[in-house]
Amino acid sequence: MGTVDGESEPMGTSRTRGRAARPRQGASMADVARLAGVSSQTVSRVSNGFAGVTEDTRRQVLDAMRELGYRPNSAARALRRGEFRTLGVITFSLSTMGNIRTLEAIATSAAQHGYAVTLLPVAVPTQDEVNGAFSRLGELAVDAVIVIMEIHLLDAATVSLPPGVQVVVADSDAGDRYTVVDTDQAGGARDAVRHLLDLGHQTVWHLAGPEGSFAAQRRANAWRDTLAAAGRVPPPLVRGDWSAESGYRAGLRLADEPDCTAVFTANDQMALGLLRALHERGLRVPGDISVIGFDDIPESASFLPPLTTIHQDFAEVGRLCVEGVLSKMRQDGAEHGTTLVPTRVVVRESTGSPPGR
Amino acid sequence: MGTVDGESEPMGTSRTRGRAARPRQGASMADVARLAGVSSQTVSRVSNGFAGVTEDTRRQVLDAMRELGYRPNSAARALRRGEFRTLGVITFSLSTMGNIRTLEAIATSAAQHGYAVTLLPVAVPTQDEVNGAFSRLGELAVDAVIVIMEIHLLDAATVSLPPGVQVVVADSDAGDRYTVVDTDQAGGARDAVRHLLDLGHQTVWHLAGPEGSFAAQRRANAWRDTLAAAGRVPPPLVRGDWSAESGYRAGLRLADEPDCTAVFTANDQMALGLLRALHERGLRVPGDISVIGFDDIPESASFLPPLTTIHQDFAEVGRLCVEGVLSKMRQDGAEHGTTLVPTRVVVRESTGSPPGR
DNA sequence: CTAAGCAATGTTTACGTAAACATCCACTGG
DNA sequence: CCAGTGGATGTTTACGTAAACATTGCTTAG
Repeated sequence: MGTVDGESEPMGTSRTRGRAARPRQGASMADVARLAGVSSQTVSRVSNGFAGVTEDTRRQVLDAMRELGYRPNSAARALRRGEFRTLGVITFSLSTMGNIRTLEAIATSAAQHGYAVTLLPVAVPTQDEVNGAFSRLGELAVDAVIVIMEIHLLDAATVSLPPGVQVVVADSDAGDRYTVVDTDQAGGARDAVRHLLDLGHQTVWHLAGPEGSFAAQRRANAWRDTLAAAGRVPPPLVRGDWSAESGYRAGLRLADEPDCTAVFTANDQMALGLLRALHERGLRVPGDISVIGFDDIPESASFLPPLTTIHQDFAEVGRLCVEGVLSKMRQDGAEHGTTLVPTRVVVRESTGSPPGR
Repeated sequence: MGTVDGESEPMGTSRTRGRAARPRQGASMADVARLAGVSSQTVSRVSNGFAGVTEDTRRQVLDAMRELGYRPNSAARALRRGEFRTLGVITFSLSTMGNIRTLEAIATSAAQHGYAVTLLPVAVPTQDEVNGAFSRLGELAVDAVIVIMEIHLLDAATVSLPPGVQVVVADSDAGDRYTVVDTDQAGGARDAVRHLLDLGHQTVWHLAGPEGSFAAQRRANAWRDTLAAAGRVPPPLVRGDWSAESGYRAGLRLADEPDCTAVFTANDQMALGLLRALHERGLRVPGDISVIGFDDIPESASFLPPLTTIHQDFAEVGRLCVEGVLSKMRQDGAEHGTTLVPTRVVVRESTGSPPGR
């Protein structure tokens, strides 16, 4: 019984008053208790794995549970315990690979800790929408929140969190105001630039992400700093919007720069478009121009040529977000701070020595 | 005991017992009611936008709410109402673009209907894991479930759903047992093959997805059927695993087939790898071989050459899943059935006439 | 042998909300 | 002028669980 459609009308459990909106849930603790011949408190104890219940009694209760198909009612449980065992994740459209992978890791990690994950999509990344998401938060069944978002929208947000709801921010930059977990953007960008300089390039061009993005900004800053530290002159910054299409447009432009021998693109998608543009213009990679990306999306190994790129460990970011938020829940007064997840260079075939050598 | 109401300690939000585990939530209805000088029921009425409250009273209550920062307690609400206003989404790793886009659409659409979305990741797509997810479902705070999954695992699953929890399955094939929303895989595959035949190709090779996948199976079947209907002989089937890497391997193999002039790959990622392999072997696309993909991922417009492919409307799939599950919740006895979302051919530059012509 | 101690189990109560029912009061029409 | 009507608001109660406290009965030290 209790199979697929569970619809079953005829058998009414105790409550046949018919007042409930929905063809009510199955058995309650009281029902189980009655069948097992114990008190509901004992059922509760068994249900929560408490000690202090005879093996005999426990078995009886478990049998009764099975027979009635008992499932704890999570609403009642949450009400009683004052916690939902649920984490909320606020994010923009899941259009970037990074966000998705992070989300996935969050969900997995949360599940391991016995937490569910509720998605709070923010349709449009406007201030209003973000504020709205935060205020809806209050009546949402979550114990804590992980925000995957460009922080500058958070910044201005009148973030009035319900008391006791902790927040961890991923992919951002506000260690003083929130607990932040992020990829080591600067380190990755530095490694990318160094990789190209080490190959003998005089300087490195940068195809950056959109202006509003913190990740883009940090990668661009590190690019500039690394060049400066090596005594090189940074060429003008070229901007894209993360999309392959914008990479293509940038590529057409860079193809006309005679002394451009190396490009660091702020993500792999733009590198893809860039490669296409260079190919169209008859420039060879890495023969004429070297290209290094950022992210290491699975497809990048199959680009033409396979892309050298900076690998981000999104799974680790997600995992740390969950760890962080759970630990903050345990000890309320925890300090804010930033945890950086290291990157690593993945050398494939899109980078090499400059043409002249 | 007579309602103490008036007297007793003047301040202190009723619950100063300090028994709650967590620094409890903010104000409750009772607190608001006290401050506004009304009964908690009136607060409830205001909170739920009921008619039959004087404008004066309403304002007073709203003021009190604001002052105390009142947020309805969703656990209590769910307990009382018997519904969570939450949809569960069961899915494997969010590694495929399609699943993600579908999920995103589900979240957005659910939000529009006032529902939240809870993620139930299934770590490994094994029978046990799936069963586990379904049984955990019972104690999860969801009113209905959307499953994004290859159905053959569902098939054998001893799906015992909690009573009253409706299910809609996306991307699958079991209209007789569940309500299903899916892309018109067969139609898309048919269009892909026809597109190539129309260009003059004698026949079309197929790089299929993994054996276990229903989507892969249906695309492959439609490929075979369409060829048969046109009186062509289907070449041997080549199998990949959705990854670009597997497409690359298949491409190396197909490059050796002298009479292969057209390939239909079951997704865009594999097409990417295929393109790389063909390029390596000195074959030109579409000059020597035409390639058509499936999915229309954003990057496919930037492949080398830009990929002709079959566009899937994941957003629509997600939207229909939500509509479907909500409508099933309203009228319990709804019939199962399958809703197909049409695809369309996006012609770019990877397909053309066969070499001989 | 008895009281203390303790393990197993039962009883009471509160969590915050909202449905159902009860009350109050200002009008209206006869 | 009063019963009737209906809108505004208050009171009671139950939703299912689990903490706190109460009870029972058995074991064991003195």
